[in-house]
Amino acid sequence: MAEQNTGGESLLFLTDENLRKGIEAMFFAYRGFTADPDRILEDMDYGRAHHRAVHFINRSPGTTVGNLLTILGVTKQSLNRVLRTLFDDGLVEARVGKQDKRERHLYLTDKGHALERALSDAQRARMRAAYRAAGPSAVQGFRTVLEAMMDAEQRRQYQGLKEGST
Amino acid sequence: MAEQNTGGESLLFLTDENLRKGIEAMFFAYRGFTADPDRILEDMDYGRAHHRAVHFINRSPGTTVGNLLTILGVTKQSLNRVLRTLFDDGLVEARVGKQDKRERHLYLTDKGHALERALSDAQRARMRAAYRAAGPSAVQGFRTVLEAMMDAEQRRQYQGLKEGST
DNA sequence: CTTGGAATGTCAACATAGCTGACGTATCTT
DNA sequence: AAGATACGTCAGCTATGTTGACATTCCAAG
Repeated sequence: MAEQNTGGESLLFLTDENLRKGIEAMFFAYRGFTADPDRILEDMDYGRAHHRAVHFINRSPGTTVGNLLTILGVTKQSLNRVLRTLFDDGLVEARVGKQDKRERHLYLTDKGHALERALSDAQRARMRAAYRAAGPSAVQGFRTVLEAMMDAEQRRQYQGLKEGST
Repeated sequence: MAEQNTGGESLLFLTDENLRKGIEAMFFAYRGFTADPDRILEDMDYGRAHHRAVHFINRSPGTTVGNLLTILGVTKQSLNRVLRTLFDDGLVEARVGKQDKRERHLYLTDKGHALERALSDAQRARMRAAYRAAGPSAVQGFRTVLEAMMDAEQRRQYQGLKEGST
């Protein structure tokens, strides 16, 4: 899929200095990337963990706690604390599985959808501005490099959903 | 996959779905980005905060506590806790400023350089692999988008050093 | 049916790394 | 001499991660 160094000859873009710039770019850009949602969340005593949970429940309605655990890469105890506050505040609801009653299927309530919308609107606005400023071919490169930077396991989750719905 | 109109007229690359993919790519890639250093750090009871401090002291030897505060965007109490352990473990040393004796100029010791090297080697290896797989033009796009994603203040710090030395 | 292992989810206790607020000290500047 | 600046520290709070113990449910073997 990814183009393999089509220029071929020059490897100047692999200098340590270039790599260092890439590393710092990730650091600073990630701060910008999370800044807008963080501002919204802090007004409601939530944190990034809540954001992540809401995001992935929205992406895959009916996903189980176990699925979420795998995607988020945290312990179930840690996730549980976040989920509990989301239940208590009426943003997420859990339905016991029909086939397997051990499972809890997670759904956003209307209120949950509203928060998700607010958060992703803010984040999308920044992403859109960056995309627009950079242009389509830069965006393609951006995605290609990020994809290559993931662990294999994470890349799998990034590419296909496969689980959760249905 | 997505057909891109490099002419720039089409704004198909700005769809919500594309933006969502970009958002998730940042999330998953950042995990990969930090995974290797995290493994090294955890063996020595350090965290990402130590990594960041060591990185920027290495980048700008002689930088002051105040500069570091600005770059890292944390409170001095938080930074201080980290710096103290780095002093105690002999990785960083602070020299009182010659012109302004209130300032503490920070330098890595040999031991500090060794840790910095280990951390950045791991991180650069992953970045290099990603760069190589993606190719030079993708890398350029990657950097362009990340830069556009930063806050103005962070972009300033990313682009030029200007402070610290001299 | 019963029993026991495996999967799933919850509760309790603790660690780390952020944060705010208040204060102290040394130093520079006016 | 007085105020501003740079740095350090104490005390206490919050968010989010960890491990350990436990409850519930499913499924399969006896």
